[in-house]
Amino acid sequence: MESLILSSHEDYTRLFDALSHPMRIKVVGVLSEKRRYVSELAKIMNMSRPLLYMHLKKLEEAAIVTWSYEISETGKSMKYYEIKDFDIHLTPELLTELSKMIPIL
Amino acid sequence: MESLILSSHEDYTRLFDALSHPMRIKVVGVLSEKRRYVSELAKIMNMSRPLLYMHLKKLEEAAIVTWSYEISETGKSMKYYEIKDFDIHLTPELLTELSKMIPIL
DNA sequence: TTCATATGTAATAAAAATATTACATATGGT
DNA sequence: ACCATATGTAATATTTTTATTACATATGAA
Repeated sequence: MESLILSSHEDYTRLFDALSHPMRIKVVGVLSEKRRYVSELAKIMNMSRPLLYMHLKKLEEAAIVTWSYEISETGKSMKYYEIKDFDIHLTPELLTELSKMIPIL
Repeated sequence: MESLILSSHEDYTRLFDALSHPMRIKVVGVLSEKRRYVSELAKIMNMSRPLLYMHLKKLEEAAIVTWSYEISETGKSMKYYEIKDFDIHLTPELLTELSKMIPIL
C-alpha cells in the first residue's frame, strides 16, 4: 500500500467529499478485503459500471484508491482497484490549520 | 467544549459531507479563534446570512458546532456559535468498520 | 417614528452531484 | 460468426446542494 500525503485544503475537501457518500465508503470496505477489478466490484456492489466508475473516479481523485491493469489467464484486460493507506487525525486543530489556507471572498 | 460521539455510518457521512466545502472549513477556523454570533460571523466571512445559515445548519447536523442565545448589553438577542471538540482517527480500518454497517442495495 | 442591528425563513435560481441508458472497442471460447 | 465478459464513455435525466433575493419580527437609541 502506498501512503497518502495531503497538503492543500483542496486535497482535504476532496477527501471529505469522497467519503461523504455511503456507496463510496462501501467500496472502500469491499476493497479492503481484497483488490477487485471493476466488473467484479460492480457485481458485488450491485451497481451499474458507469455509476461505479463515477464513484471510483472520486475515490481516485481523493487518492484513496489506485488501480493497475492486468491481463487475466483468459487474456482479458482487467482493471484492478486497491486501497491506498492513510492516517489522518481529524480534529478542530487540523481544520483550523486548513482554514488558514482558505481565503475569505 | 462538548465532545463528539459518532456511532452510525450516517453520522460519519454527515460529518464528511459537512467538511467537504471550503467555506465550512473556514467557518470552523474562524470559530476556533473565538465564538461568534451569526451576523458577526457573516461579516467576517463576507457572506450573506441566509447562505451562512445553510452552512451552519450542516455543521450543526454534523455536530461540529453548537449555539446558544445570549442577550447583549444593548438588549439584542444574539445567537452564538462555537466549536465542539472531536478527535477522529481517519484510516482505511475505520472506513472498513463503517462499511460493515452499510447494506448493499 | 425612524434607524440600525439583531433574529428567522420562504421562494427561487443556478450549479453540481448522482444515476441511467445507450453505445463503442477488444479478447477468447464455442 | 456469435456469445460472454472485460474495457471505456457520451448523452441525458434526476436529484441535491449551493446561492440569491425578498420578506418578516424584535430591540434599543436617536
